[in-house]
Amino acid sequence: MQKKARIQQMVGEDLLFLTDDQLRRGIEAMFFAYRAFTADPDLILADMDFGRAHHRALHFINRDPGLTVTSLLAVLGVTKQSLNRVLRTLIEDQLVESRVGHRDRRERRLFLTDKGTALERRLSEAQRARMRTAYRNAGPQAVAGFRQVLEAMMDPETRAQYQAMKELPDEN
Amino acid sequence: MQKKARIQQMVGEDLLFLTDDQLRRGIEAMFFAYRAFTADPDLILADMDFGRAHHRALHFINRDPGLTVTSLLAVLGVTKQSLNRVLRTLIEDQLVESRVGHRDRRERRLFLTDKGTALERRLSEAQRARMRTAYRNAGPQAVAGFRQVLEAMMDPETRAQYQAMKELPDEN
DNA sequence: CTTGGAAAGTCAACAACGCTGCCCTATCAA
DNA sequence: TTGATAGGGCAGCGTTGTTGACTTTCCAAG
Repeated sequence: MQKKARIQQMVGEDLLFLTDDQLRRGIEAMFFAYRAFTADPDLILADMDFGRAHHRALHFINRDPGLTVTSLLAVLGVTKQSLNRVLRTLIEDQLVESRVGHRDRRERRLFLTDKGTALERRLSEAQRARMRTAYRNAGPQAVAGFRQVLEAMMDPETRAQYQAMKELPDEN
Repeated sequence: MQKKARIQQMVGEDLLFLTDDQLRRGIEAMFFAYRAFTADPDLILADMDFGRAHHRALHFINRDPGLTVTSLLAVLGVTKQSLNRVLRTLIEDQLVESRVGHRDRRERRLFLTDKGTALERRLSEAQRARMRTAYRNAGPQAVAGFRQVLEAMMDPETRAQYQAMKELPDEN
């Protein structure tokens, strides 16, 4: 019913938003916005010996403490080795703690240390600040549309995963 | 007036969309969507000896044929060396042609060859297809919001540049 | 109880693509 | 003529992807 209304509206109003030129504008908007989106944390990370990948790892360990390397791998969508290098330095620098799983001793459960939590906060606060401003300037309706389009752009598996993450699952 | 109405609406309705949790959702949505957004062209490029940087160069040369190396540098936001490596291989493989400027013979004007145009089309069509589907599923209103938020997220200089690009300028 | 496969994680080597620093040529404009 | 600008090259480095081979651990079939 919502969808029907939407289609009606589309047909009634205009389909101009689907022209190649409009799509190109969207593509460029993604490029420019993403660059800005990563710029703030990148700036902070540049001082330490970390990069964007470290930030991503911290983010997802923070959002779901105790997750295994494999789960993190799946979320990030990179290979084991890429993650491993990042994870090793994070552990060496005592931002992340890796504990052997009780049930399955092959698993390593990942947790942020206090130091790790502090850095994660600092990084994501920079990112959130930018997003907060953008959200505020655009308004709730725009934000809803923003999220809708981003979701529609994801790969189906990723989208399912993303939607499942809504309630902060404890995947023990 | 539009802005005033928007604020009214925000105050009247809810500010929930600005909670840290909502912002985190937005951050994750950006991450997942951008990954999908670049996945299709990346797949095509992997076969050739090109990467994402080549795609970006092709895109902006295509949208504004005859632009100089310096302009391209500014748009892409990378250093000369980074771009140069990419540009050299593109020229070697005859996807891009570099002509000496008439007015200022120091400048190199960049053009796509037929081969370059073909590849650019193939790459961006993959990207456009994904975006077209996302747009269609989300509807025109969502798309408007999407663009609004992305624009608000850009750095001010980038945003100015992006908005100026609207009418495909011939910056001769 | 052993044994073989699968899963979790680690290490080594390579490629793409950012970066800095320094140097060079050609050209333009004052 | 001289200083600034456009473009390019080389050397070298860091991050973060990749594949391939290896260990440790678990579990299930015989």
